[in-house]
Amino acid sequence: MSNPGSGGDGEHVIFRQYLDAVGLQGLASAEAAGLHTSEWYALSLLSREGSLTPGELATRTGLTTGATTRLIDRLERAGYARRTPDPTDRRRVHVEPVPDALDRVEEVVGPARRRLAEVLAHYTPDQRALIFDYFARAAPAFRAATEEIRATAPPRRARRPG
Amino acid sequence: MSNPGSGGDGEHVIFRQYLDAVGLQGLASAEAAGLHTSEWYALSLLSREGSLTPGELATRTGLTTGATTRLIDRLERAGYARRTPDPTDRRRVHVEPVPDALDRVEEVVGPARRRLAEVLAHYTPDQRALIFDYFARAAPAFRAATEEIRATAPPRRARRPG
DNA sequence: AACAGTATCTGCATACGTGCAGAGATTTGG
DNA sequence: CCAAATCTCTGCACGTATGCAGATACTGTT
Repeated sequence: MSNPGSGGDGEHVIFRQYLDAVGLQGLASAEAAGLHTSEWYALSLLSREGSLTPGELATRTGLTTGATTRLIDRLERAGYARRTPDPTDRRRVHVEPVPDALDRVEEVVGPARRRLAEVLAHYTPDQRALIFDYFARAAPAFRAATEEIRATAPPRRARRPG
Repeated sequence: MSNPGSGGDGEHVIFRQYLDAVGLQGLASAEAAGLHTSEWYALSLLSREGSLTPGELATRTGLTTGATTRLIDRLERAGYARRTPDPTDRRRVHVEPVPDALDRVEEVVGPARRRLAEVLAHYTPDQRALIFDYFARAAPAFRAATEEIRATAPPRRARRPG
């Protein structure tokens, strides 16, 4: 069932191993940055959006507002994000990533970037361009897949009624 | 410092977003599979190695043997792995992934695979071949980067002297 | 047979992430 | 000006992941 084309079985494995490798690299990066996965995910959202309110962050991460408050606390304490008041609505708060922190994250990703640069060095400029074209197309595809997965399996862990 | 070539700044961003997207997809998959990151990482090791002893798993994950025992317990309870006795040395145990479980994991990765297939459909066979060549080369590179990161930043979290 | 070495597992303690329910502050609408 | 709605934050409780140290079981050697 999860074995689609009978022909490209090698591709199947290659793709899986590649996905694993990239994912694990991300985990290691998060860990090296001293962040847990929720925090890593939230920080990634923040860097792409620029700024979000705790409420928005809560809905985007699927956490409750309470848990999100704590998450922002940790992010803030670790120096990765900061709260800024909304000038018009004083109930609201904006959470934005601290630029230096993004640099730190970037630094953690450095090894991956360097290793990949070595790999890309084997290719011609045209080939490299194609691969980057793939990157640009694949990123939204993976984000869509993420949405799909999250939508399919709402429970965040083996459900325990309580 | 973390800004290497001054030329390919767009590539810089593209790569970063791509990495983020793939990584987050992996996180969502793990979560959908009901696994935490350590478990996901361990299971990935097990599927690549086929079988490992708790001790080996401990050194590979960087956890203590005690924590590894619990991790295997959870993995076993969730039906992703099983312990089998070593026939010659009865102190030892082998931990191997349950085939069905790997199918389940594969199923979780399904959305990503499908979305990516759509992306790849835009390319010619030659181009696809190139991209898969990239996959095959990049996976070990990312694994090496992971090792490098883990080696650089041993503490698993903001260290608190215990 | 005794002993040292090895592999795994078990209390115990701790920290942490999360949900839930409610409180506090603020805006919006009558 | 009062009431309802909105947004965020704060106890409280719970499960759990992890480390540490010791217990247990087994192997190999002398």
